[in-house]
Amino acid sequence: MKEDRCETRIIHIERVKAAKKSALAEDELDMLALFFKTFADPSRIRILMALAQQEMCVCDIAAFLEISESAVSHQLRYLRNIGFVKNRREGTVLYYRLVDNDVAEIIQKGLDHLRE
Amino acid sequence: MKEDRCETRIIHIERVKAAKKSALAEDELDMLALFFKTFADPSRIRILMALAQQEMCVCDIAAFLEISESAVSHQLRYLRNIGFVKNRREGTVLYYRLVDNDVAEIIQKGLDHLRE
DNA sequence: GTATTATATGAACAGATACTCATATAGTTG
DNA sequence: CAACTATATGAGTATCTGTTCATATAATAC
Repeated sequence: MKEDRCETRIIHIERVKAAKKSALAEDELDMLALFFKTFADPSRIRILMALAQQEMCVCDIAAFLEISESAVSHQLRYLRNIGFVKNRREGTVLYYRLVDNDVAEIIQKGLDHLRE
Repeated sequence: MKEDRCETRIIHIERVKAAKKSALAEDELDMLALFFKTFADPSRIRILMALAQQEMCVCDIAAFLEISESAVSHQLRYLRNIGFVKNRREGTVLYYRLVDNDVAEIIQKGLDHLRE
């Protein structure tokens, strides 16, 4: 019952150790990747930027993005799950809004990077 | 030769117009999504964070991540293409380093968000 | 030249992703 | 209650992604 040996060559052991020492824990790393994955899709960026300015209902967003309301709803579920948006019901209409202040800031940082 | 009509209901036309008015151009939006996609993978985050601290060769990184050198090389090509890393040759060894100052800052912003 | 070392690259493949479609649910109107 | 409106959700699917594997390339040593 031997452990699998890592056959990778290592030229600079001290660098590998240094990198491992300051590396993130796996769960935090995965959460971080998940966090950025939210911004890795044009539709989600557009939804987030729109909601950063104003509250919108699902069919408003669908009209804005020119995609189906179902697709919007799926994305909004994603954004709800990760805690970026919340909704408020008024009759049958659900109004979505941004609830995370960091979101707009992160998007802006990305934009600044592209434009500089 | 009629254009496809968008059949989506619109409850608040003025909000849709406002969103469209301040929306990003499609090419900039796609570049932005691509930019964030870089951080949407745990392996790439780990490579970028390691290179933010020190120069490393391919097999150092492979040993650190415990994945194949080929996988590392593919990711490094990705990071080279997007302009986040550069390399320097010393004999047969290629040393990679971070060349984009915003990268570490963006990752830190994401981390701050998770930890707050 | 050949052999070796370090890395790069294309193909293939499993898993993830973002959409569409059909259906379900929550609230309103009569 | 039934009919309607707005949204949610599960299944199915085409595309994308990150890896492995096999092979190619670049520099070194002989």
